[in-house]
Amino acid sequence: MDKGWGLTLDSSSVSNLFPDKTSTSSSTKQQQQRDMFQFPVFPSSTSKEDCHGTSDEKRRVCVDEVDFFSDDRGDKKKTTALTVVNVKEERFHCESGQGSGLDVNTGLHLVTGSEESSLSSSFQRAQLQVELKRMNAENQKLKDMVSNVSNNYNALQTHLATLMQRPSAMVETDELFLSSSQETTRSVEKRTGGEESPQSNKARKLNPTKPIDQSSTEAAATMRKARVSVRARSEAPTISDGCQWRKYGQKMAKGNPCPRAYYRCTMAVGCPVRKQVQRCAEDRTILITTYEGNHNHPLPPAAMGMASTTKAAATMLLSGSMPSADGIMSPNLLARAMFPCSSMTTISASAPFPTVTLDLTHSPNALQLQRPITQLPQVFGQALYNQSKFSGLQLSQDIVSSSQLQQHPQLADTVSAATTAIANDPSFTAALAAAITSIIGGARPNSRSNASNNNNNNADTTNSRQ
DNA sequence: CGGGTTTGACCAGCGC
DNA sequence: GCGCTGGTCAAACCCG
Repeated sequence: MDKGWGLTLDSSSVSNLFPDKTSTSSSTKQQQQRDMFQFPVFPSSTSKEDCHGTSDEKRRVCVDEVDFFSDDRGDKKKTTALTVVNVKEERFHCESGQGSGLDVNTGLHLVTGSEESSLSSSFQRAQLQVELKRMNAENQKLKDMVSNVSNNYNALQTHLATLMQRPSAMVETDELFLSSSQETTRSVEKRTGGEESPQSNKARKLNPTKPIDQSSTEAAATMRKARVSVRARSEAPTISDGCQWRKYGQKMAKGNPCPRAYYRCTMAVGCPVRKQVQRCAEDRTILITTYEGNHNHPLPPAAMGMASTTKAAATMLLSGSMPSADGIMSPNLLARAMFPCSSMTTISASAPFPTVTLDLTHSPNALQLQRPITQLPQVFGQALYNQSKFSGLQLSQDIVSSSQLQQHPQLADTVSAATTAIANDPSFTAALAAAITSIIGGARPNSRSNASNNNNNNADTTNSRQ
């Protein structure tokens, strides 16, 4: 540092520096100001021409240098310094007729052309340090934000703990109405009891007695049965989800003239993921795709969205750590908190296999939105699994809009409580990581996936059987 | 010829 | 036990 530029600013005195540019400060006051501010000192040989001719550059140099030497005093001081200099500049303009290298009021010196070259390196250094200073301040702000978020999180966690001690407070008040298609889904689940393979069925037949650890077994079964159903308008036989599927069957389902097609993931041998595709009986432009299982192989970016959802569900179900049972964790709260982006979200927990249905038919770009929207639903399979009293839920996007949250603080509290509860779950980290990974991991348009299937797969085919 | 689809057959669960 | 239904298998078929 150039000692000649030593400067100390006192923000409390700034307002008194130039109370009135037309007034004349007393010599006593000027002396006090000089005591407060240690300004750089240059030979006072600056000419009038220097002052007028290149005042812009001079001002810039002065500002930066003042800024530079206020580094150790924090942002507020820096801003103050700039204010001081700006005022000085204004004063110089007003006193253009008597411009001088030395301001008689402040002792600030303008920089001449010859001095400027010697200051260039110092100026650049100052600029860098100013930038560094700014970044440090920004970093500090971010730290403060993180701290605030952490505090809020802890507060919400405490609040949730309180709520959990009052299960009756979580009574569902705005459930439940089910569309016919949702009823169909539930009916299917009830009837089929999920998708146990014939092998597993046989195994169960061979050993019909209940396992000792019934709960864990049921949890594992639930994991296998967890489903995500996506309702979207599409003329295509299937929605593009980035995976490769092989059709292995097609059947007529009761109550629906449209056949149901069965697909199996073929991106890897032995991948357990399957999906069912069927058109809605009421509106055949709506395609209902139901996914089940988790991929056991690497996926292309285009498939990460759906895959991560499945993965998240598996993680949650495996962990079995979701605050559970007896209405403690309300799926209503979960849906409120986690499905604001879906126009309609249905959670069906018909025992024993939960299904999350995303209704994207009201979304203008439903298929385009499917990636982000489908990140989270299966995360809550465990919660639904634990909701023995819960039969179904459908929420409108309007309910969870931010504006309404503002208008209904209690709803905002509810959302916060649910969010906190979710975040409190250890497995949520993994689930969230998977979701974020899917979001970040490539937004490649999903135009080519299922190309082969689209050629031949036709859920509307008339070659139905039975 | 390999991969995917079609489709009849088969199996299991469930209700009556 | 029987019928209904959902789910799956696997041979036949299709297609590039």
